[in-house]
Amino acid sequence: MTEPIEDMPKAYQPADIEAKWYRTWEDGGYFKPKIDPAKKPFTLMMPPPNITGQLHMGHAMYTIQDVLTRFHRLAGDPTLWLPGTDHASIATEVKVLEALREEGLTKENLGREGFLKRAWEWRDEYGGRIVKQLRRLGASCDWSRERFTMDEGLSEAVAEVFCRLYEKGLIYRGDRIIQWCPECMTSLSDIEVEYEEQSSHLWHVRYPGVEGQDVVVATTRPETMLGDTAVAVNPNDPRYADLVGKHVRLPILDRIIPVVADEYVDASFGTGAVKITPAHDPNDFEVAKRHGLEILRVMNYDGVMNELAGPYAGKSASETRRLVAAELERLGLLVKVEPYTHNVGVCYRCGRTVEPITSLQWFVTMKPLAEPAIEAVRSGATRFAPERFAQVYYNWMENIRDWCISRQLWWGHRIPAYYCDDCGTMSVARIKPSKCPSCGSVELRQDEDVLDTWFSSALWPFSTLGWPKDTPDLRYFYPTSVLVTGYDIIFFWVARMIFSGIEQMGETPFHTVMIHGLVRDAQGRKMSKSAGNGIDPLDVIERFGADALRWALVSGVSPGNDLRYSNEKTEAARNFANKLWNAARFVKMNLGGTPGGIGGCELDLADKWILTLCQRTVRDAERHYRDFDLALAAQSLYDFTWNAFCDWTIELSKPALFGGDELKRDKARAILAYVLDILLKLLHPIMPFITEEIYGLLPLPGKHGLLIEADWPVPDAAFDFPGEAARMEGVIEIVRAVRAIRLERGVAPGRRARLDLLPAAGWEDALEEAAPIFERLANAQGVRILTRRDDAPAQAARGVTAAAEIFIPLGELVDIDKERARIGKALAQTRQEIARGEAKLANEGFLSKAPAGLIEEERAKLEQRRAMLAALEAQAEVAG
RNA sequence: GGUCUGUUGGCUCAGUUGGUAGAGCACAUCGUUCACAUCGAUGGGGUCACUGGUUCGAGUCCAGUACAGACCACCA
Repeated sequence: MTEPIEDMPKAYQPADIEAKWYRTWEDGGYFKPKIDPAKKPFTLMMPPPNITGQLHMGHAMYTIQDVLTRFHRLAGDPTLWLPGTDHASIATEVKVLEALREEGLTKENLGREGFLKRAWEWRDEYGGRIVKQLRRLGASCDWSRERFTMDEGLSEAVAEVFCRLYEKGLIYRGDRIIQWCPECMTSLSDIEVEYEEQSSHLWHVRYPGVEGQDVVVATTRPETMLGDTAVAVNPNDPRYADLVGKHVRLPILDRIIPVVADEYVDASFGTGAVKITPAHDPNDFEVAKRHGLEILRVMNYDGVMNELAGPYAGKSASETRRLVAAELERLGLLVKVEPYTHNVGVCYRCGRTVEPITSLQWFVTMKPLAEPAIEAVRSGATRFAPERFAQVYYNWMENIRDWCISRQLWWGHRIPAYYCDDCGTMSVARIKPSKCPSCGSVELRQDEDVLDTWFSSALWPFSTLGWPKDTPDLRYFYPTSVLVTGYDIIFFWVARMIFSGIEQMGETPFHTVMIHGLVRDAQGRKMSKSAGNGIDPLDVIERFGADALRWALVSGVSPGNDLRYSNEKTEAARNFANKLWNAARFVKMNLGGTPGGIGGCELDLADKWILTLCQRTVRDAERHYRDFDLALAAQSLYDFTWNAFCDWTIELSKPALFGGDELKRDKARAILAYVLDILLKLLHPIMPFITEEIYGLLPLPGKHGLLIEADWPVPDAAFDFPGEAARMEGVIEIVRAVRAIRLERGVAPGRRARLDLLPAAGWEDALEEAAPIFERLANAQGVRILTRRDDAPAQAARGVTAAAEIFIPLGELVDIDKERARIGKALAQTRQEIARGEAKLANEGFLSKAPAGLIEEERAKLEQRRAMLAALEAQAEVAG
């Protein structure tokens, strides 16, 4: 304890160093890739968080992206992780409206211009919040390339894509049935509707026949019968065979409507007859198209019935439902009402029940875009990790329907379509035409609607790189390497990026889609603000440090599976960080200056062991990082750090460091420095702050910082000694056995007991060499390596390992009964193992079909067990 | 209705091409000079949900069953 250690406190204090290092890295420009045409870049696009967002545990999963980014940067790839934010059309508009409401303002008061001004102000104030918070997590993205989906360039990309698709005939405007949110007053795409189970009723209503019999239909929505334009039955249903082509009378409105036959009707459900309301039900709409039925929309977009609803005009849908049911009852046409549970679609933003309704909207024709996108995954051009998510993707893509892209909102990319009020011509153009291409009128009116927010996100992998301009970034970084995201947005985003990338760039946007699970709370519930079970990552970082949180999120998780988060996990990770910190502190304290290399040192068993494990860990960590198995990388590093380096190597280095032998001391220093150096590099992708800090504190030659040097370790065959490593394992086993015996015997921990070892065949040299290890770690004194069993002390506690028989002459402490019991237990276990081995080796099938190496291993093990058995039997005899 | 996932020690979860089950936390006993009590040593604890199959050998592959969860579809 002669070295000053004022720069390393006893406990790791993350708060002090995280901000410092982040600033150093960012200011130094180390997150910016150096474009090198000779090298293949590694590119990741950050899923842009909504500007409405605050950092939550879901975003904390961006750690995965940072781990990949940092690994590849260290491995020498020009690495770009491009960050940005999403304007989140509907979500933001809702938030801004809320703010306005508090001031007593509405959209209508402000007008479009005024509203957009407010929205931009809102964005300027809150839009940067989340990206600042990402810095706290350590996200090493290239902020100089940060993008926002409504940036000028990205907006240009949106208009370009819209026009291209329109010109190809893949975007059209049509009056079709869509999902409508009466709260947000906008259309939604199919996937923006969520379904929740609601208990309701099934009303059975009699429609009197005109030329023939009456028909009873069942409905969950009596109010929509006002818009009925037919009744449908299954063509093969004998009950209604006579009725097809005839008519029934729609109650209340007394409209005569036809009975049609359509395969869509399931004869076994309800009465087998379905009322057809084309304007308010997607299936009915399809039926109407097939049969050329009239489409009557009886509800307005605010959820209020219109004049086509006759006496109910002006009333709300729910009120109308009650009134219609009551009227039917009065007319004696309500056959029965039964309780019924069914799924009701709700808006994914506001939760209000959505109305399927016909409306004039813009759509993308999906089939031609989906086909090559399916092929891209099928061919392996883009692969999913884990692969099972490809199935989810296929499922959706193969059953895809046209995408409703127009929204009746103001915040977003306005649809680049222009209408001439003079001649009625519509033109679609990248920039507003100065006059109508048809009649020359200068009175052009742009479409009022904006695009689905996901339309612009779909272009993210190339719009962020400058497209439609041909930029060096675009040429170098596209297609990207990996997209990392949660399984919840495969449809919203991943699928749309794939077909957009293929359509616009001619190439799939990423080689790999790495899908991760969702962060849940300790009980497995989804974390959410409303449920009050959310944990703020910033609080966690405050308490345990960013590295600990990062570690907790990537370790102990299998790819694609949800993760139950609890602070206990982060606490364990914090403890690991502290362990690393103190190991480094020990090394620093004892290095005494710049250490030498290990090249010229005389290495002993323990040295060769840790060096061998070190090479193995380098190989494993690299492999796991490359395979996206971050949890396995973490596990491997944890074991090596704690159970090998700290528990054994550091302990074993103490005699050399504190002893008088300079050669031994220098060697110990060299080894500690070598291993720690590699360890820091391997750990850096997951724990960037602490590793960088420690690295900076160590007096290593020629170092400038982990991030700067990007010096990823490669396995060194010169320090790989599998034979010696195995010997050391045998030694460790003996140490453990001695400790166990001592504890069991109640030997005072401070007491140094004598230790005699009778080596198993072939272990003599190793044990001779390991004598100091036993003294140090098994608290032994005067270790003797025996050559004959006869030399063993009669009065001793005994044990047997694969490498040796153990004798601890304890004199008065030897308890014959305990001795007998323990030997008996060991005997039984060894006999069992021998029996198992013998059975295996007697099995013809095993001998003829198992790999030769395995058989050899089994034989050797059996040999070893037999030797142990002999030793145990001899001990049992002594013990009586 | 369809697809997918999970079911491994008290809890949370790992388990890489099939070769006699692991970690963290918790628990028990012991331990305070010499990096770390955010620590050390040692130990107890699992018929790997169930049934059948393939195999010399199955937690691992196949089929089915049960339970839990997710997603898609939405028959009014």
